[in-house]
Amino acid sequence: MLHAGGLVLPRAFYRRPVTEVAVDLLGQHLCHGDVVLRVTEVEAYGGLEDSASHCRFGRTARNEPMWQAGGVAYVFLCYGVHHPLNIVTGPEEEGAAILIRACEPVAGLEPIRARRGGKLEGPSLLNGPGKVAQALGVDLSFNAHRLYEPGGLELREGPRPGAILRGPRVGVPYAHPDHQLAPLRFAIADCAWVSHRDSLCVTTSAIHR
DNA sequence: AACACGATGGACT
DNA sequence: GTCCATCGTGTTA
Repeated sequence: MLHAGGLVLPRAFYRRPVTEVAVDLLGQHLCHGDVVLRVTEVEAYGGLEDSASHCRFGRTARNEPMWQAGGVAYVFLCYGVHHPLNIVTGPEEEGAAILIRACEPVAGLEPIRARRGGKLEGPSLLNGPGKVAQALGVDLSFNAHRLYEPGGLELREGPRPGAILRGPRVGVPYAHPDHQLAPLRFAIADCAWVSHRDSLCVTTSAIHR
């Protein structure tokens, strides 16, 4: 297996507050077969009283993986077409996860392009949650998959990013205004492989750790 | 049992 | 900028 990076991230990495993990997820490598993607943009969901989260109605059949202990995938059907990939965080019963919104290719550009339709190039290949999942070959069968176990879909250590941008989450107009505005989207600054760059601002390092 | 709607993306004006 | 495919989920009755 091609891994283009460090060790598989251990369970303890995921079992922390969702915003901490979200920031630390930037730069890490999602690996599946020959495809390696560097995470460039994420969104945090869940935690306490988040009306944008799929956990807002409590435990249901769909969101069950979100209530598991951190380190598993949460994949859902979006608009009947897409299968966005989330990474569950925190302890059991927390109901929190991080949506992978965009990535940068590290390896496997050919299979990525083939899965994405053949003729695309540049950021439009991977700047959106549905695009990332499609490029990785992730579908509903990966729901609740353990990312800390080598083999299959896994998350490995990648190079740490420099400056980080943050801003409101995308596509949650149904949420409470406070939750729409909450700066829970994070991205690597000076990176072209990001979606909706306009609504992001530079952060101080004080927001994490 | 019926219904409204979505953590999007691609095509098109 | 606009429009809409597509289907499972959660809500309501």
